[in-house]
Order: sequence, then structure tokens, then C-alpha cells
Amino acid sequence: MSRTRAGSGRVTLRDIASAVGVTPAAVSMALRGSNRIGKDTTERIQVAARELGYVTNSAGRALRAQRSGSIALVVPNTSQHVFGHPYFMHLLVGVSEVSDSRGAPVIISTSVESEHGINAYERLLRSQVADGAIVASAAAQDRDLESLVASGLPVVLIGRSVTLPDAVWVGVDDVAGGELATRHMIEEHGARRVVHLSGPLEHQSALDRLDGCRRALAAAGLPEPRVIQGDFSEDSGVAAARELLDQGLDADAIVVANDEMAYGLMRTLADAGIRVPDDVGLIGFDDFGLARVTTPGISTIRVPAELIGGRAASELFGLLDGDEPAERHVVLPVQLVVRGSCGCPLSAHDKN
Amino acid sequence: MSRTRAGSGRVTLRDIASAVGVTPAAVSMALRGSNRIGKDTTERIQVAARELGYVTNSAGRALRAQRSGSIALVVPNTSQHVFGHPYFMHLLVGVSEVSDSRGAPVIISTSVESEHGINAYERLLRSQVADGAIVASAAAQDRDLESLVASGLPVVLIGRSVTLPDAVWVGVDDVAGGELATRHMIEEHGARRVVHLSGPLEHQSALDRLDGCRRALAAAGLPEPRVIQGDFSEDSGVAAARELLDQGLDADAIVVANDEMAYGLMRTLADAGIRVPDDVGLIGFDDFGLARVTTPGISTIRVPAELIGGRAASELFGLLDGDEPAERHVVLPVQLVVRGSCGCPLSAHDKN
DNA sequence: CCGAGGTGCTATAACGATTAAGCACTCGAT
DNA sequence: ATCGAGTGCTTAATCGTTATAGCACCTCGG
Repeated sequence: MSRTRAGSGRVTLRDIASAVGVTPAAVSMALRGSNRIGKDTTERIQVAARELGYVTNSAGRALRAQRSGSIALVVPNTSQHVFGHPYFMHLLVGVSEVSDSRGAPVIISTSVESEHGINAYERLLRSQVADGAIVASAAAQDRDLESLVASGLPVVLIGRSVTLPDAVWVGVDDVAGGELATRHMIEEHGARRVVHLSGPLEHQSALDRLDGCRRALAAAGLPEPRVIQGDFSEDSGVAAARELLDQGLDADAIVVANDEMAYGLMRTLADAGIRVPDDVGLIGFDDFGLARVTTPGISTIRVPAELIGGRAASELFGLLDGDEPAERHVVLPVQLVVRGSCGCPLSAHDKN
Repeated sequence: MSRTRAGSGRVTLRDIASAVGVTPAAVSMALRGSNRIGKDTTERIQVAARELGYVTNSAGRALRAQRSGSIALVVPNTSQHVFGHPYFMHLLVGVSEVSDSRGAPVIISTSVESEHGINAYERLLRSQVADGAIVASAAAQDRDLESLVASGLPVVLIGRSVTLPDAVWVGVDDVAGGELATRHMIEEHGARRVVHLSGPLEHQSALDRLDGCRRALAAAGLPEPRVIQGDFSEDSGVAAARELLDQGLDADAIVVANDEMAYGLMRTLADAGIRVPDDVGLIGFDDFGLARVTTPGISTIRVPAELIGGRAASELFGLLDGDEPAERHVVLPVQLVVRGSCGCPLSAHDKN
């Protein structure tokens, strides 16, 4: 099918031009569909391009156009935010879908070291490797990120940012999520004494989820939650369980800021003979895959990561197109997903 | 810290040159450490570069050098191989680690449509967007892939390829894995009647795993396995379980070609009151995350996906550097991971 | 005092694509 | 016939970087 000419060196506009008997400029215009080139010539050029297997050289085009046509997904690789987490995969899927539809390559970037005083994010954009970047939640206080946003380069952040009010970001309503989870435990399962296992409180989403939990309790006229701080890792869920076991688990519901901690916690409680949901109700947050496959399944608040990624990409392309966005801040809704861990009865296989 | 000059247009070699009072050529040489430029001038140039926040323009460099410095990870997005699967995340982590250490951006590519008779893989490379590509297991028979490999462009395949003997690939010893899994069930758990739930048999790895299973049985003087063909999806595990339940589960071990099917199968058997491992032993394949968190945990054959990705990247860089690889085919070993589903007794929390 | 050989930079060209400006020609309207 | 407006192409310049050739100057050996 493809009349490829292996190893025959690259085919450039010049090759087509000399094959057809015009100048490279004419070929360029013809291939871009300019009406300045005659219909007949245009056709001959298109045929020749196909036959020679012409592919536009991206470097040449990028140099001329002053834009590469690619976007970057930046994942700061910290102990807290491990690249390789399902979350990023979901984001990536969303980003790549939108990006594909625009024919824009996606560059994955995970390094963070500074070089010559210019941080990796900025380097990526200034070097014209990518025209814009989506930055997946760095720590709330990231100096590099701050300078990146300040530089005015096209950047979309994943996750609500309080410290960077000018930044464009796409996030999720974590407060509502925390509230929803807690209210479910209160209203459906009669919880009155609630433990909240939070994420690291330098993360905005951890703060917001805790905040939501507090609000729900306050609204119900119940006392403050007992808060244990974790770090979103399964291990910290295990640690929290140990702490609760040591000090006496005096609660009827545990609202956890993510599913991984919830899993570690549940597993450890089970080892100690405390059954979820019979002895204590449990609800997680995220629903990136884990919560569905545990026993019991973890009731949780679903974060539409794929949607977030897609929306972030759309916003970024908007910035690149020069559209000043109507909303600089996009908040997507979360959704309660009921499984077994909260205590809800489930029909035979009410998975998903 | 960074003396960034927001929006002040790009800083080029020319800017540094005129700041220092030399030509762009001198600046270029100085920054690349040429000894043709005086020590004193070199230093002044470096200082100016830092102060102006100079970053090499990748398009300019790529155009001149005839190479972009990036590599691509191509994931054909078919129903069978869904981009977004943990497998690809692990690959990506491995690739990106090696790639980062060489300062090479990684481009994720997932589209497959052909355009002007040139497939997406080839387009990516011919356009000089990437210098080489790692292609994550397409179907065994992929015309586009065939033509890509034939074109001689720098490509490393993930997974053993029988149909493309000239291709460079990095895979895993699936036969040994299938054998190992089956032998474990035979030798440790006395299995004599074995069911094998395979992957789609147009996939080499599915074939190899089945082959391994057969060999182990033959070596033990046992009869052929009863083979049910799945498609690596959880749903096909569910379907297989139904089939077994309908026809009567006459087996003491089920060797499954991946963990997702094993999970679907196990879940469905459990619903029917058949307990794993008490009523029948089960062993999976892959260990990409799922197998660890189910109840019981799924004993499985671990595929070192991250390692594969890293090795593939290394091989690709080797190709790009012009080293003719000693081995065009890299086979990495698999490892048995014992959890609960096979019937092995486990210490309190022998997870991982 | 002259040529050989450094040293340290400049000048130039090239990578490939694109676009503004320009040129030659045709055609219709005046 | 003559001007104005197309039509269809070419010319030339540009994007930023870098390799190669070359030029000016200095120094040292003879």
C-alpha cells in the first residue's frame, strides 16, 4: 500500500518541487491548500507528495512557525506524587484523547531538577519543545510552579490552587466530596462519631476534603471529627489503623481522604478482627480502580480524572489559540459510588 | 531566584552574542564547550546566557542536527490493548526513567489512523517529531508495524515477535511463566486436572503462556489442559466462569493467562459458592497491581513491566547511537509470586 | 626578518518550511 | 488602447543553531 522508500533519506518540499517543476514555495502553498496555486498544479503536487511519501518536517515547521504543536503533561515526581499512579494514567488518557483530536503530540515530563537557574517546567516551554503545559498537582507551595505561572507561559494546573489565583486550573469539588461522603455516613448509616483520615495537609485537596467532612458534621449538629493525618499512601492507612487500634477505635464511621489509605486501613483492621462495615463503616475517595476490587468494595467519591485531563487539555488549547478563557477555574463535580464498605446492602453484583 | 523576563520574547544565541560582543557562532561553540573559544570569552558568554535566561531552541537545533532528541512510546489503541491499562503505565515509568537520564523527552502516541497512505508510526518518525519509537505490543499481525520495521527506522517492540524476526524487541519469557505457574499448581498443590483460561490466541504472549502450561503438564505426565479462550478482559473471565459452571467444573486448578481474567473468574465462582482456593486453585499472570488487593490475593507470575520499558528505552538509545545491538531480542525473566489463590498458606500479611 | 603554526574569533552556509512581496501575464471594463 | 484587477507562480527572507572554512593576529624557530 504505502510506497515507502526505506532509508532513501528524507523527502522535503524541494524534492516534490523538482519532481513537479515548481518551487518549494509553491509546493508549500499547494499542500496547505492555498488558492494562490492553480488547481491543476495543486493536484500534481499532491500526487507527487503522496508518491514520494512526503511528511512535513516538524523541526522546520516549528522553527518557522515559532511553535512546536506539542503540549506537555508535567508530573512532578515527588514522594507524594508518584508518577506511575493510576491517577496520572487517567489524566493522561483524558489529555491524550483531546490532544489526539487536535493532532498535537503529548510530551510526558517528569524531571524536576533545575539547571542554570531555570526550572524544568519553564525550560520545556522556552525551548519550544512544547507550546504549553498541563501540570499535575505539585505541592501547594512550589516555587518553580509559582515562577512558571508568573511568567505568563501557557499553563493549566490540575487541582484547585489557592496560592496562585491567576493560574488557570481544572479541579474537582473536593469540599463537596468530603461533605457528600460524610453526610452519607451520617444520614444513611447513622454515624455520630466520625474519624477522618486526611491526606497531607499541605495539599489543597486534602484540606478541602477535610473541610467538607467538618461541614457535614457541623450541619448535622455533630461534634468535630477526630482527624488523623496521613499522606495518601496505603502505608499511612496501615499506620492510622494501628493508631486507632492502640487508642481504642471509638467511632462508627471512618471517612478517608483517598482509597489507598482506606484500603490499608481496612486491611489492618481486618487483621485485628474488626470487620468493615459491620464493626465500623468506611468510605474512601478517588475511585481510580482499587476501590472496586477489594473485599468489601470501598464506597467512595469518584473523581473523574479522565475528564479532568481532557478538560485541562481543552483549556490549554484555548490558551494557545489566544482565547481568553471565560472561566480561569474549572470545578468538576464528584459523585458518590456506593459499595460495601459503608454498610449499604448491595444487590448480587452491584459493581462498578 | 530565576531572573526570568516574562513575555519578553525568546532569548536566542544572537541576543547573547550582541550582549557579549561576539557572533552567534562563537556563543554556540562556547556553550557547547568548544576549546576554539578563549577561556575568558567563554566565561562571559556563560554568564550572559544565565543572566538572560537562555534556553536552546529545540526546533533550531533539531533542524540543524537532523534529530529531535525525543523518543516516542506508541500505544496502539485497540479494544484489546487499551491505553490506560496499568501495564502501559508501568512501561511508561520504565521508559521515562531511562529517557529522563538522557534528557530525552518522551512523546506518547496513541492514534493509529493512516493518512496519505503513511501510517501514524512512520509519520511520527519521518516528521522528525521523534528519533525513534518504542511500540507497545500491537496485534501479532499489524501491517503498519510490519512496514515500519521494514523501513529500517529505529524501533523497539515490546513483546516477542515471531512474525518480525528482524525487529528488535524486549519481552518476557511467557513460556517459562506459563510453565512455572502450572508446575506450581501440580507440584505444590497436587493438581492433576487443569483448566487454562488463555488470552486471545492471535497474541504471541497468549500463545506462549498456553504453550508453557502444556509443557508443564506434559512434563508431569498429565493430560492436556482444558483450554478456554478469553481476551484478557475481566469480562471474559466472568464468561469463562459461567461456562465452567454450566458444564461442570471438573478441575483442581485453573491457570489463567492474566490477572484481570483471573479476578473476573474468581469473583464469579465465589458468587456461585465455589471458593478459591478451597474448592479450586487459581493462578494468574502479570501482577500489575490488581492481584495484590483482591481477596484472596491472586498468586501470579510477575511481569516486570517497568524493567521492560526501561530496557526497551536503553535498546532504542543504543540504536540511535548507532550501536548495532549484540542481541536484537531481549527476554527478561518472570517470577512466581505466591498469594492466597493457589492454596499456599500465607503468613499473617505476606502481601506484595 | 620570514614563514610555520597556533589561537581566537568571524563569515557563511545549511537544515526545511513558510510567507510577504513581487513579477509576468490575462482578461474585462472603460 | 489602457488601466485595474485578478491569476499563478517565483524570489527572497526568516525562524535558531551549528559545522566548516577562513581571516587576522601573535609567537617562535631558523
